[in-house]
Amino acid sequence: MAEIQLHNTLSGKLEPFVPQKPGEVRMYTCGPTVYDYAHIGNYRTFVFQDILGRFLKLRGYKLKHVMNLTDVDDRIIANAAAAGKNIREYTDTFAQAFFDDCKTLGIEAPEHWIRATDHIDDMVKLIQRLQKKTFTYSSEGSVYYRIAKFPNYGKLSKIDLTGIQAGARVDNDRYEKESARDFALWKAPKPGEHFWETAIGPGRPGWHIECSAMAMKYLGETLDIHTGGIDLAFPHHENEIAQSEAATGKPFARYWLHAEHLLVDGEKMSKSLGNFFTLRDLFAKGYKPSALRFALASVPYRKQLNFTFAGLTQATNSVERLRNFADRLKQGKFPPGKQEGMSERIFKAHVEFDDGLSDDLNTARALAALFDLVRDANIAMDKGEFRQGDIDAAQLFLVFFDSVFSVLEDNDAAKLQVLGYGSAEAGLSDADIEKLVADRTAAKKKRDFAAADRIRRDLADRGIIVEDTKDGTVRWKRK
RNA sequence: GGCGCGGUAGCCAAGUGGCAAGGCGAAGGUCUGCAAAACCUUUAGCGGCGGUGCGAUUCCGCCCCGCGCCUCCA
Repeated sequence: MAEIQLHNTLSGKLEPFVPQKPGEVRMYTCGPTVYDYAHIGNYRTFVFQDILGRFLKLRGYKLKHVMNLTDVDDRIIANAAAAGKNIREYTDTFAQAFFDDCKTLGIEAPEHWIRATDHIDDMVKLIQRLQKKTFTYSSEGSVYYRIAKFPNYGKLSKIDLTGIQAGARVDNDRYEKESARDFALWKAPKPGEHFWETAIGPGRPGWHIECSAMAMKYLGETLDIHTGGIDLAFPHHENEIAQSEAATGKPFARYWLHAEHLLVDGEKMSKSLGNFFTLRDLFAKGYKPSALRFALASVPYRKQLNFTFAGLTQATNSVERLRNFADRLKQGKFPPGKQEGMSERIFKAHVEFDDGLSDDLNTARALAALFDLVRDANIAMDKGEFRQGDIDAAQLFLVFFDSVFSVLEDNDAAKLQVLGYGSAEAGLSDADIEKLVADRTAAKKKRDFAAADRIRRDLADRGIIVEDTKDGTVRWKRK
C-alpha cells in the first residue's frame, strides 16, 4: 500500500502522514455553529472530514476524533433572544438537526461530539494559563490575546498583520484593545446577555478559545490532524495556534488540512442570491442523500466544488451505475471456477483505488479505478468470463470502496423518512412485488406481452423497476 | 494591494515533458417480444501570448478570467 500523503497548510506542501504514536491518529475537526440549519457548503467540509477519518480507519489506524459544536456566539445570542429561548434550548434544535443530517449523509459520529458551553471551565483555565505567561491583558472586563507577544503569528495562513490598522474594516469602538489585531479570549457581558460567572470574571468565551481548550483536553497538547473549511485558516486556526502554543510551548497540530469551499453555479452561496441550500432543501426537491454524498465526495477536497443541480443528477446516475454493478455481482449467475487473470485485475483496481486516496484523498482518481473495473468486469460477465470464484475478490473491493464512500446501500428512502421526507405511504411490500413480478412472468410465458407490460408499467409508476436478465432471472429494484 | 485555490470535451473531473484517465449527457449500434441493465462506436486544437526543450496541456515569464481569505463565515 502506498504511503499516505496529505497536504499540510502549515508547510503548503504534500507531506507523508506519520502520526505521533504509531497506529493511532488524534484528529480534531471544527464542526458547525449551531445557530441555524447547516448548509451544503458546511457538509462539503464535513463529508471530507468523514472520508479522511474513514480512510485512516480503513488503513488500520485507531482514530480518536473529536468534533466540536459551537453553541455560543453573537448570532446564537441574537437568534435565541429573538426566539425567546435560552441559549441551550435554541441550540439544541439545530444540534439535533445537525446530528440527523450527518446520519442521513452517512457521516460517521466521531468519538466525541462536544459543545463549547459544556467546557467553560476548561477555557477559563487555559486563559488563566495564558494570563500567567502574560500573553493577555484585560480591558473593561474583557480579556484579550496580545498577538505582539507571539512571534510566529501568521505561520499557518501566511498572513502579515503588521499593516492592519484599526479602521473601516476593524471594529475598534466596542472594546478597548492595545492593537487592532488582538482578539478576545473572554468577552465581558453586555447588558441583558447571558453570561457565565467565572474566576476571570463574568462573561462568555471568545470564539477561538473553545477549540484550543477542548482539543487539548481530549486529545493532548499536540494533535495529529486538525481540519476545517479554508475560511477557518484565518483567523480561527491561526488564533488557536497562538493560544495553544503560547500556553504549552508545543506545536498544537502537526497536520492542518483545509477543505476548499463549495460554490453554487460558480458563485458564493448566499441567502441574498437565492442559491443557499440546506440538505432539507435538496431532499424536499427529491434528490437522494447518496447522490449528494457522492457529489460532495467525488471532487477532491482541495478543489472548489461547483454545486449545480445538473451535477447532482450526474451523481445520482453515477451511484446508480455502481449499484447496478453491485446488484449484478450479488444476484448474477456465473459459471463455476475462477477466471484466469480476473482476480489480478480486481486486485489492480483495488490498489489503484487505494493509491488515489493515499494521494491526499484524491477521490476522483480513486473513483476512476473503480469505474474502470466496473466496465471490465461487466465485459467479462457479458462474455461469460467472470466466474463464481471471482465474486469474493470483487465484493471485497466494493466493501473497501464503500467503507469510504458509503453510497452503495440502497437505503435512501429510509433515511429520508427519518427527516420526514419521502412519502411514508404504505408502499408495496417485497412480497407484493414478488407476486406481481411472478404474474408478469406468467403472462410473458403465455406470450401475453400486453398484460406483462401493463404490470411492469404499474410497478414503474410505483417506483419499482423490473428488469429481465440474460440468464432468465428477473430482478427488480426500488427507484 | 497581500495571501491562496482554479481555468482540460455539452457538464463534472484525473493527469503526465513523448500519441489526453474516469463519470454523466448526447448520437448511432449490439442484445431484448418490447424495455431496462450491460456492451461497442462517435463526442478534446488542455484560458491567451512568448520562452526553454527533439518534443509542453505538463517547466519558466507575462497577461486574461473565475472564486476564496485578509477579524461574521465550512
